[in-house]
Parts: sequence; structure tokens; C-alpha cells
Amino acid sequence: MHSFETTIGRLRSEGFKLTPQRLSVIRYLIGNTSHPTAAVIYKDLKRKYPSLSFSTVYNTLNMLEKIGEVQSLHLFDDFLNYDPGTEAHHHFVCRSCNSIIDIFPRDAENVSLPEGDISGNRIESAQVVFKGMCRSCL
Amino acid sequence: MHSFETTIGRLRSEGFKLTPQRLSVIRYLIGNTSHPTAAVIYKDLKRKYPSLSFSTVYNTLNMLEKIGEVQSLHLFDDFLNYDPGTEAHHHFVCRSCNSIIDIFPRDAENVSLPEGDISGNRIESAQVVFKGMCRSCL
DNA sequence: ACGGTATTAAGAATAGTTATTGACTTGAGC
DNA sequence: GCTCAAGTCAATAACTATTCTTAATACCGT
Repeated sequence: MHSFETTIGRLRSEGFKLTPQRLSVIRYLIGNTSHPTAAVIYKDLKRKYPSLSFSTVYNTLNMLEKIGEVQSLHLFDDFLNYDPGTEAHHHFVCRSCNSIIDIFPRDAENVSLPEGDISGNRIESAQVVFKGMCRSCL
Repeated sequence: MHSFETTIGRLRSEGFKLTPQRLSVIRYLIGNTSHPTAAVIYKDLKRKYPSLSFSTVYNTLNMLEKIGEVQSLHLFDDFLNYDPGTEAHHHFVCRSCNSIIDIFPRDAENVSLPEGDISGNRIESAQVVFKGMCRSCL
């Protein structure tokens, strides 16, 4: 996710209106590395915006995903986690505490993935999901 | 997934009964590289077993997953695909035809993943998902 | 073959996400 | 600042893949 200013600039230029609800979701996500679910975002923002509805959270997340400001992650069976990371990166999922940890290329020197094509199929993106025990649970 | 004989031997030794429904799902999956969904398995087997129910397909798949004979894949938003591959491998998903292609280590010499730990987190498994255009759609 | 018990079939239930609806709000042009 | 069309909001209904429930059935050791 880009800076607050850049993000709302992008929304404006895409024709989206800047509502307080949208701005609050954006503010919530910027710099957030916890990969929150829609439910968590809703619960947290509900305190400040008691009239906030679930649909608005989903609508905003889907809008942000469409313009590439957030990414939804299917790491668990029953819900999505939202990741405001823009830079390409991977994820580590702890099987004990279920936390999701970003793994950036600079921390993953041993990760090397092919580019171009593999077995004749053209690669456009690649995502690695590591599973195990996170440093806090070891 | 192992051979038919090995797989039913494992079921037997784990105390599971060998019902025609289970055997039909196992036969359907062995050697199947199409990564079928539960719905597809159900539809296909329904012809031979008109009384087959959806729950039985799910129950059987969950049982097979529990003993490690199949793996469920969360590659799409709304459903799971089942993979009878036992050997560790990765996947390529075509954004055009949505097909899922197995990528085995022998075909992925350029894929190298860390072992042991990453950023202090202990890695127990790793899954790579490539997305792009498959050779048939190029 | 029998009996105990796991499994099945059918349908209801669940839960996360999406769609619908009708009232409201935003913001561009005057 | 005002008006109005376009778009958004909140509430709730709908959707769908998967799981659960329950009574009836079928497997398998004896």
C-alpha cells in the first residue's frame, strides 16, 4: 500500500468518492503488518464508526484490491487475510499461533524462483508460502 | 497417492472400512492429475453410483487428506482442488483456462527454497504457486 | 450368518463473502 | 452556496462450498 496521500490520490483519479469509512479503512491498513481479516477490521473500526457496516468494509477492501493497494490471502480455510504490502513478498504461516509473517526478498536470500517460463508455461508471478513454527513459538 | 493396494492397505490398518464409495473415490483419484474439485468428483462418480451423496465424497476426501494420501489446494477463491500427488511439488495456475499444472522438482531446477529456518522461523514445508499463462493458452 | 458399529444418504445448517435495496451523501458545475 | 446526478451507505437477504445431523444401511470380526 502506498502512502495515505498517494492512495487517496489514486482513488480520486479512479473516480471513487472519498468517504470517511473508506479513509478509515485505508488509515487502518497503512503500515499494518498483521494481515487482518475483514472481521477484525470491522470490529476495530466499529468503535470509532459505530454505524459502519460489514459490507462497507468488504466493498472497500475489494476496491483496494482491484486497484492493487491490498492483496487478499487464502492462507486459511475459512476466511481471507488482507495484506497491504505492495512490494512482492512471501509469507510464513505459524502452525502454532497462526500468525502470518511477511518474508521480503532481502530476508530470503535462499529463495530463488525461475522467471520467464517453466515447462513451457509463462510465469507472471510466483508466491511462496512457508509453514512451520514462528520464532515466537519456538 | 500410493497404489490402489497400498492405499487400501493403509485405510485398513488405520481402522477405516472399505466401502464401495470410498474405493470408487480412490480409484478415481489414482493417477488423476487434473486436480478435481469435490463437485467434479461427485458428478463423475454419481453416474456409476447414483446413490452417492456429497457428504460421502467430502468425508472420503477429508479422510484421505488426514492420512496424507491427498492434499487440498486453496488455489481459487471459492473451492478446493484435490491433489493425489504424494511427492513434494509445486503448482502452476493458468489465468486463462484455470488449469492447475504440477511442477515437480525435476522440472524446476531453478526453484530453490531455504531449509531449516528463515528470519528465525522454523520451516517445515513450503509451497510455491506460479501464476501465468500455460503452454496451451500461449 | 449375526450383531455391533462405523458409514452412508439426504437434507439442514454454517459461515464468509457478495448482492440487493432504498435512503443518503458526495462533489462537480453553475 | 445550491442543485442534482452519480455513487455510496447500512441493513439485510442471498449465495455457495463445506460441514453437520440423523435415521437407515452395510461392513467385518466373530
